[in-house]
Amino acid sequence: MKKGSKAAEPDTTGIPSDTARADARRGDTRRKYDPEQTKRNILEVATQEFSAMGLTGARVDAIAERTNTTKRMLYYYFGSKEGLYQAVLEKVYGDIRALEQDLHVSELDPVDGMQALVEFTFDYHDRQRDFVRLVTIENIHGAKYVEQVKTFKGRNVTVIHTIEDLLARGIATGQFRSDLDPIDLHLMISSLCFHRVGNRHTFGTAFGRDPSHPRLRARHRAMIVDAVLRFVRKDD
Amino acid sequence: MKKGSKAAEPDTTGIPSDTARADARRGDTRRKYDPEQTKRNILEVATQEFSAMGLTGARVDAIAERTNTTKRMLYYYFGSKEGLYQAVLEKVYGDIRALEQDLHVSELDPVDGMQALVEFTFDYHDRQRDFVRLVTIENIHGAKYVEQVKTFKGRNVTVIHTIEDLLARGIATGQFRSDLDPIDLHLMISSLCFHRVGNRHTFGTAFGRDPSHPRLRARHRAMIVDAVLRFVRKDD
Amino acid sequence: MKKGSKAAEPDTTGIPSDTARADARRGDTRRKYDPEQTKRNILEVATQEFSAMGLTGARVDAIAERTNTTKRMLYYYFGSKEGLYQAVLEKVYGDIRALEQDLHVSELDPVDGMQALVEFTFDYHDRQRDFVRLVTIENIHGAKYVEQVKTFKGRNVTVIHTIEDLLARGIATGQFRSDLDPIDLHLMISSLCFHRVGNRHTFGTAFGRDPSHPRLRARHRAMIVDAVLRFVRKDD
Amino acid sequence: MKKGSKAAEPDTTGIPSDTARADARRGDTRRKYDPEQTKRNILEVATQEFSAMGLTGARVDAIAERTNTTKRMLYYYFGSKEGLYQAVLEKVYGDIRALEQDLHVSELDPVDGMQALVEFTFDYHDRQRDFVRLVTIENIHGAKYVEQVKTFKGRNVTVIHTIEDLLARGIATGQFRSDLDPIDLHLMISSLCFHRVGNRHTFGTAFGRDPSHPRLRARHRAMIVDAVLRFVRKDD
DNA sequence: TATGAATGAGTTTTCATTCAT
DNA sequence: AATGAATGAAAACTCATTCAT
Repeated sequence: MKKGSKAAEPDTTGIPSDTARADARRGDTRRKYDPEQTKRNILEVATQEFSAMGLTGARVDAIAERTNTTKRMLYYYFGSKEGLYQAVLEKVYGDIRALEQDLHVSELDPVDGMQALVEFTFDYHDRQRDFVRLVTIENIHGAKYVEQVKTFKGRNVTVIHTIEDLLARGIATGQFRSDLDPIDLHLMISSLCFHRVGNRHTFGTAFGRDPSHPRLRARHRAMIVDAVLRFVRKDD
Repeated sequence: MKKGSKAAEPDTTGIPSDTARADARRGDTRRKYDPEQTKRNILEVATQEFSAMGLTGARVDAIAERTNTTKRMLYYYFGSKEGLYQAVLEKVYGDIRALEQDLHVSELDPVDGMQALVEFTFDYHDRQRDFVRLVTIENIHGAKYVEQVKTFKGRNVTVIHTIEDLLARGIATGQFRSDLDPIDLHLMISSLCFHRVGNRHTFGTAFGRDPSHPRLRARHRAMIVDAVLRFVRKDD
Repeated sequence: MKKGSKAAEPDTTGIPSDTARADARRGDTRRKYDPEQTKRNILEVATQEFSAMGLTGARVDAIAERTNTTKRMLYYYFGSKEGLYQAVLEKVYGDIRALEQDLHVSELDPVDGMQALVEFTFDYHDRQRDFVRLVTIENIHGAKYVEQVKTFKGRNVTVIHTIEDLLARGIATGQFRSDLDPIDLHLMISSLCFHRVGNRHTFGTAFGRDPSHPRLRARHRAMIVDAVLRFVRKDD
Repeated sequence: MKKGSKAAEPDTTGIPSDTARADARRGDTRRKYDPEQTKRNILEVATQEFSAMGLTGARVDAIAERTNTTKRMLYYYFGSKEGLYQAVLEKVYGDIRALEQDLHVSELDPVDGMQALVEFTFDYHDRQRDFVRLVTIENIHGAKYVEQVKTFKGRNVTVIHTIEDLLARGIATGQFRSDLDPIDLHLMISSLCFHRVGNRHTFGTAFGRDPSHPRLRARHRAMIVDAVLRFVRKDD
């Protein structure tokens, strides 16, 4: 919410934003209409609202209010509340998969690669709470909105390829067991990284311990890496 | 209302109430004036609706319609939509913890006990999707409703005690490593059992594989037991 | 409200109530059914609720809750919410007129009698806020409920007779002017005594001075007596 | 909402707004999009309903029906039933105080000024029954809504200033007694003017005489002026 | 491209009253 | 005489969306 309202008054900081600079280049101090910026602004606010309140809990009015524009524009660009929600999903899912490709674990030793993958997954979930929440929300709705996000399925294959590659190389070197399914392993890693973020509130009130607390963060990270490596390693 | 919710619990005692006995005598299962049955009926329907639609998505009218009573009774007994939602949470959280106590893992060998605990946790989540969904929904609302459920915090301690006991005995016999935190371990087990149920829809559409499919079920169960045991076992 | 709940548990004081004593006389420690007491109890609570909330603002449930009985009894004895309201009016109007007759101003010198009447009127309104509020409420409803209170009209004639008598005697002695209408004079006295009680809340917030404050009470009393006497006195 | 209520006031300036001018040009009095008119219309209808039925007795639907708009707009502009009620209070209290300032009693001889003030007060209450009823209603609610009307307290000081001025000048000329408190005097004048309007129904049924009848009106007006002047005049 | 006003259908909640025991 | 459960009709309020400017 604060983030949202901050975004609405960047001109008070004195620091010219990207778009402001672009404006300046073209010679006008304040562009009146900037569709891209407007859309981006709406999406940002919507991401927060949807991830905070859920699809049904989110209020179109609430989103519009924290936006630089009006409600009408929201419909102009995204057609409907659901359309906006889908746009948010699209953006958010795009981000994580894009990052995963930058990992280059294929250049690492299998064990190190596996560790890097787990740590990346951990860090991503730990930081991108909006993503975690939105996935959660999607599941409440039976994933029927991501299904319509065209780019969704393709993107997920890459992780599996990464894991397949790691497993194959680890088996070859005798470091990893050979009876593992890559998708199952991905599920395992996801589980460990996701749950502590997604359900941190109930966990926190149940055990008086917030799993997202910085002190626990490091311990959990190490624990999860440890658990996964123990799981994939070949017994000797 | 307090009187109401208290009165709602005696059915768990197994001792039939006076009215229940009177019913039995007459042989009719559906009496017109049966507050306990009315409440139970409302709670059941509400559990389904809330877990299917979320707190904001659920419709009081929809719940009432599928009930033997009218919408009015829902307010009569539970005060408000939120009150009903909380009653559902209370019931659902009560169920799992009650079952956990029936496990009697303290009578088993540490490794067997740990396996039994993991298998129980797995099975419970696998079967009680409503529970999983409701926890998810609670987390979207920052757990603010479960916080108000008085019995909630106390109930959760028991799992931790069970794990503490298992760990202590396993350490004593040299089977388990001694550097584990029981709450962290509980989090790990929960993660593995929860995620595959709670996020099965996005997982399903992402990888074309429904993790709740019976064939995968057994494999996941074994995998999770395996992973946890590898994690807690002492290296030699 | 406090008064109400206190009335509901008089047995905790240890001081036997009138009815309890009556019970004792008859030899049973606690009478189970006492229709008169029940009715009285309901009326008392209803008087408070109606005077505090108005006819439309009052809640039958709220009244029933603060009663020793249940809502059903309220309908049993008074038929409806309106019936109960009327019963309250009847009781409350009966009280003031009964008291007025005890004044015996006819035995006093006209000026002293007038002063006594004004002081009595002042004191009554000052103390019986419930009465004042109920009159106010009745006027919002166009007095349509008092109209149905049979004893209502007759009761009011007595005040006018009292004033007529005072005026006549005062005129005879040359103390009072002869051009006054008794009903108008009654209206004037009522106005001065009623307004400061009935509208004390708006008056209080408007001028930061609560006209029902004890310190102001005496001043207002003297002022009103003064004003009335100056008004009725014959100029010389 | 703030923007809305601010925008609602410029019509008192007498300067026609742009849209009003545009209207005039086209010659149509009822435009489809005219927020000011919409708000004014709602307020007018609401004033009647609230004053006739009280806050709890008033029906939002009933107000909406007699409006040119729908119920929704009522919430759009005033937020809630209570919000609308408060807006009504604000308007109605504003009116009387505004008029009082137009009296210019400071230019009159103290006795004439006092008479003018009393007559004004009398006439206002006699005509503005809605105002009287609403004040009555507010007092049933302990003035808690008027308390929240920001402009309320400030407005009331002006009457007191007027009275202070009159008293000071009257004392200086030797026409008025010097022992009077201006707020008490205001209370007295209000009492006399308010009661006969506010409680005319019970008074009417009690004494078979409607104090608001035109024939009584003049007599009461003279009587009250007389009473007040006798009260403030210095004895000689 | 942008805006603020407007809307209808729906959603939660309340309330006086009655029924079965 | 007394009770707590039950009820239907109505009331307040909300929400995604569209219209006029």
